[in-house]
Amino acid sequence: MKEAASSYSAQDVEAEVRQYWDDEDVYRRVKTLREGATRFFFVDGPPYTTGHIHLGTAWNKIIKDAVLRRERMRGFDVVDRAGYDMHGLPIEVRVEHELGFTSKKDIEDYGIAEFVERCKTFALDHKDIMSEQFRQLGVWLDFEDPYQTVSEEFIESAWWVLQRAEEKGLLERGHRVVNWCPRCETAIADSEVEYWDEADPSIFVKFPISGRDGEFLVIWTTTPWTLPANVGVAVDETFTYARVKAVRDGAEEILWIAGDLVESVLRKGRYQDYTVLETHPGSDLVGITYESPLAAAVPAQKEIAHRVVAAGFVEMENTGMVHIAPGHGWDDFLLGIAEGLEVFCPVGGDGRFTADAGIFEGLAVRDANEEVLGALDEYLLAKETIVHRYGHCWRCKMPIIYRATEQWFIAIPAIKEEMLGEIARVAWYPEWAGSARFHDFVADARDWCISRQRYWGTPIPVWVCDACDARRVFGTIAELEDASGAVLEDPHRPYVDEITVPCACGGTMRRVEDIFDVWFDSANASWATVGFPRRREEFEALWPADFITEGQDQTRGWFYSQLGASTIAFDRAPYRSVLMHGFALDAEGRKMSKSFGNVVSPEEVVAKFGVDVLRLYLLSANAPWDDLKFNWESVTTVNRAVNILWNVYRFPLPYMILDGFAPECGENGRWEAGYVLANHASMPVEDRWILSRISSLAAAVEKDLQEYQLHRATRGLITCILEDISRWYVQLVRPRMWLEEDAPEKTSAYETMYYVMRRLVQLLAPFTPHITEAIYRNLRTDADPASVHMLDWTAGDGCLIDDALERAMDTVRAFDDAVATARQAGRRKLRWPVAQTVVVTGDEEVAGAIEGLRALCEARANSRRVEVVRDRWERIGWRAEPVMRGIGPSFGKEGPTVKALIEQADGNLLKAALEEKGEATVGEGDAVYTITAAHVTFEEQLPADVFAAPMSGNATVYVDVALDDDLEAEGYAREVIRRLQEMRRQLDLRVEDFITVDVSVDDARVAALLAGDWQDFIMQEVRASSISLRASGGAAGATAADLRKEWDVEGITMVMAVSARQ
RNA sequence: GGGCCCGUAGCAUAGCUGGUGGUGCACCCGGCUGAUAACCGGGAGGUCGUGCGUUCGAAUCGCAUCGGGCCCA
Repeated sequence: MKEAASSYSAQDVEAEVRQYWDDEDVYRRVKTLREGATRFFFVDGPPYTTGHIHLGTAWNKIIKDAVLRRERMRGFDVVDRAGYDMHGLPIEVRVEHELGFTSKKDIEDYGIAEFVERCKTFALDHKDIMSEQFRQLGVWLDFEDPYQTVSEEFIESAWWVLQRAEEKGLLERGHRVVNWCPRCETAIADSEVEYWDEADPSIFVKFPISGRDGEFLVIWTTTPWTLPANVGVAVDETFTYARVKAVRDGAEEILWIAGDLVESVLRKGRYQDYTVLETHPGSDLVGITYESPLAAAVPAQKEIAHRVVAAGFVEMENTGMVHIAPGHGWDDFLLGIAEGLEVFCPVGGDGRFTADAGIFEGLAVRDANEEVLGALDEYLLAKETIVHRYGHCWRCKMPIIYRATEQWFIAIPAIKEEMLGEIARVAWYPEWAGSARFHDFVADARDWCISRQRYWGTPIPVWVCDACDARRVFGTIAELEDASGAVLEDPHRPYVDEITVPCACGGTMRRVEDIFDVWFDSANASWATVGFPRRREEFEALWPADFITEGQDQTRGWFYSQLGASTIAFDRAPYRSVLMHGFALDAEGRKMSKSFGNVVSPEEVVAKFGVDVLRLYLLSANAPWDDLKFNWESVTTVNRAVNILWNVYRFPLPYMILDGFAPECGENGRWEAGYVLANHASMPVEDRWILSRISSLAAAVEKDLQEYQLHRATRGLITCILEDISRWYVQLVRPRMWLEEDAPEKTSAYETMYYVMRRLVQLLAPFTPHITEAIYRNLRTDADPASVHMLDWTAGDGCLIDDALERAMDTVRAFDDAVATARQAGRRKLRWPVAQTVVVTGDEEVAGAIEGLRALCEARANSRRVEVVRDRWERIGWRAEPVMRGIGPSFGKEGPTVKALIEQADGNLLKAALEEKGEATVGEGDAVYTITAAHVTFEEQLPADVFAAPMSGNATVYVDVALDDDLEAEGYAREVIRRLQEMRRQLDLRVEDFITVDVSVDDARVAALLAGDWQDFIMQEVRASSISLRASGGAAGATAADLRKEWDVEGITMVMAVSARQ
C-alpha cells in the first residue's frame, strides 16, 4: 500500500490506469480469464462511420460498457465485438463534397471504382478515429477486430438473407412510389426523410368537367408541379358536395366544392356572390370525367381519361376534393392501382420533367411550380402561400419528391404477425418500449423498399436474364462464382457488376444495378458478428443475442431492421432482451445541434472532470430510458462525490501504512473478507453497522441492475459513499485510527475500512473503471487478481446484514441531528462538552436504539451522559399562562391583577394544586385569588440552560448546556487542541511526528483550569513531547518556535508556539 | 394528423399499487475540522405544466389541453 495523492486528479489517475491497461494488456487478460465459461452474447449496434462521436454516442457505449463489465465480473465469457456501419449515402455525399461533385453523372465520369475506393478509405479512417474515441471513454469492446458492414463476410450475410426472402416469396420487384432525392438520384427510405418547415404555394384549381361548359371540380394542392401528372380526383362518398353558381366580376361559373367548405373557398377566390344550386353525396360524383387544365401545355394529358373516384383518405379540408397523381404520391398510387387509373410519371431520376411533360420538359420540378401556375391561367382559382412540414433528404437536405419507380421490396406485411409475436417474446427494458412503442410501429409497417440507385453499398445479389427475364438470387459469393465461372475479387460495385451468369434459356443474366438500403446491412449484425453464414458453430451455440441496447430512435431503425431480417431468415427475433435508452438533450431539453450552438462534446466533459465522472454522471443522472438533459451543475455534483470517494479511500492509508497493516488473507494469499466474516459478531458496533450497510447496498445494486435500473444502482452507491461512509462511518471510526497501541479496535477499524473499500470498488468497477482500478491496485494483496475487473461480482455478504442495527443507527443519526439543532439553539458549540442529554420518547424502538448505542450517542453528542426518559422528564417544568376569556368574567376589573399573578406564579406548584384539589390560590395577604382550570393553561418550561429539538420518530432531545469548571476546562482544552492541530497542519507535519508546545493564556482563571489533567490530555491529543502552559504576563515564552500564532479563543487571547521535536 | 415517453422549488431529481410533497446543488445563518479548495446543522424557497372529472381525499387514477423529446404520416 502506498499513500494516495492528497487530492484526486482524474487526469493523473486515469492516465496511469490506462497506461497500466495498455502495458499489461489487461482487457485481453480479463477476457482470457472468462474463457470457457458460459457465453454472454452481446451485439453492438454499429455507429455510422462519419464525423466524431457526440454525447449520445458516448452515453450509448458507456451503458454497454457498464453492463458488459458487470457480466464479465459475473463470470460470463462475453461476446463484445464492436461494429461499424460503413456503407451508404452519407459517406457518398461527403466524398462527393470533397470532389466537388453535384450529380451522379459526375461520379460516373470520375469512375465508379475510384469513387467507391474513396468511400471505403473514408469509412475505414473514420472507423479508426471513432474506435480511439470510444477507447478514451474506457469502453472495453473488441475494437481490434470489429465487424464491418463493408467486409466480404458481412456482405455475404446480407446476400444470404435476401436469398431466404426470395425462397419465401417475400422479395418483390415492383413499380412503386418512393421517396426520391432528386440530387442523389435515388430512392430513400422513409426513415431517411427529415421533415422541417418549407414555404410552398397553396393553390385552388378548377378542373373542367367534360361536356359541361363552365362547370368545374375544385381541387387544392401544395405541389403545382404534380398537376401535369394528374389523372383523377378523389372524393369521400359520404361527404356532401355542393354545386354552386359563383359570381366574380360579373362572370358566372358552376363550381363543385364540399358543402361545408364553399364559403371559405369562394372567399379565397374573391367571388362576390354565390348560390348553392344543389347538393349531392360524394357517391353521386364518382365517375364524372373531366379534362386537364394543362391539356394544352402537356399533350400527353389529352390521352388520359380523368375521372372522379372514391377514397377513404379524403378529409373535409380545403375543397374536400383531392387531386390524384399516382406517379407522385403513395396514397395516390395505391388508389390508382385499385381504381385502374394510369400511373403517369413525367419526371426523371434527376427531378426534371421528361418529354412527356410537354412544355415543362427539362425543368426541375420545384422550379416548375411558377411555370405551371402560369400555364393554369384562368383555371387557377386562388393562390396563397403555406408553411408546412416537408420532407428532405437526410444527407443532402434537398426537398424530396415522390416518384413512381421500379424498386425491390421485402413484403413485411406478410410476416407482420410473426414479427409481432416475436416482439412479445423479447424482454424489453422498459416494458413499454416493446409492448407499446415498437409493437405499434411494426403493426403499421409497410413493404420495406430495400433498393437504392447508388454506388457505395452492399450490392443487391439479384441477376436477371436479359433474354427471358428470369432472375436468380445468390446467397453466397461461392455460389455466384460457381454459376458464373468467374472470381469475385471485391463484392462491391463496380466489380460485382461485371459478373454475368449464363441463363438456362441461353441468355445472359446481369446484376440489377441497385445496392441495398444501409439498414439492410446492419440488420444482419447478430449473425454476421459471429461469422454466419460462413461459420456456423458460433452461431448455433450463441444466437440469438442475449442483450442489445440502443437509443429510442432505433425503434424504427436497428430494432426493426434486425427483427425483419431475422424473421425472414430464422423465424424468430435476433435478441432476447433489449434496453432502449433515451436521447441526450441540452439543459433546456432541446436537441443538441450545431446550429443552436448547444452541443456539449464528451471530450469537453472529460477534459474538465475525467472519464469516470462523465460515466457516473451519464449513468446516474436519470433512468436510461428517459431523455438525458445535460446539466453541468449535476456533473459537478458527481465530481464532488468521486472526490469524496477518493478522500475516503486515502483517509486510513497513512495509519495503515504506519502500522504495517495487511488484511487477513486466506491460505492462497488472497483477501477473502476472512477477518470480518469470522469476527463481525465481536466487532465494534459502528463496524458491524457499516459492514451491514455495504452488504445491503450490494444486494440493492444487484436488484437494480437486474432491471437495468442503472441510475438507481449508481445513485445508491453515491449515496452510500456520501452519507454512510464519509459523513458517518469515517467520523465515528476516526479516533480509533490514531490509537497508539496495537489495539483490537484499531485492527477492527482497519479490517472494516479495508472491507468497505474493497467491496465498494468491486461494485463501482463497471461504472467508474479507472478510479476503482487505481484504488484496487493499491489495496490488493500480491496474490489477488491483478485488476479490479478480474474480480467476481458480489451481491453482498448476506450474513453481515443486520437490519435491526441499521434501523437503530438511523435513530442515532436522527439523534445526532437533533443534538446539533438543540446545541445551536443553546449556542453551545459541539466542541464544548455538556453534562447531560435526554431523549424523551414513548417509542420503544427509539428508546432501545439510544440505550443500546449509548456510548456512541455520548460520543456524538459530546455529552457526559445520555439518558432516555419514557414519559416525562422531571426537569421540564410548567409555565402558567393566564386565560383571559375565563379570568375576565370571574374577576372583573381585578382581571389584570390576576393575570399578572398567574404569570408570576410557580407553574409547577399551581399545576400540582389544580390537579390535586381542582383549585389553587395566587397572591398574598389581602389580595389572594382562587383560580380554577378555567383561568389558566400550562406550557412546558425548560430550565434556563436546557434546549430542545424534535427528533424524527416521536422523540424530543433535550441538551443541558450549563457549564461547570470541569466542562469548561475540557471545552477550553479542546479549543486549544484544535488550534494546535491547525498549526501542525500548517507546519505540514506527518501524523507520527512529535512536537513541543508553548501556550500562554491571557486569563489566569482559564490557565488554571487547563493545568494538570487537561494539560496532559492536550499533550496526548496533539502528540506533544512537552508542553508549557501558563497565564501570560509571567516569563516570556520560548523565543524560538517553528510557528507562533496569536489566537482569540472565546474572547481570550492565547499565544501558541509549536516546534517539531528534533 | 397518429404512436410512445417526459413536464414536481432557481437547476437536477424521488415519490406515481391515491391519504397532509422528499433529496441533492445553488442561496442565507451557524457549527465542525489529525479526509480540509472536504464535512455537519438550521433556514428560506413548491399553483406537483394547465383545466375538468372520479373520490371523503389526487403529484399519484381518467379525460382534455399546453410545452419538450423520439418515431411515424
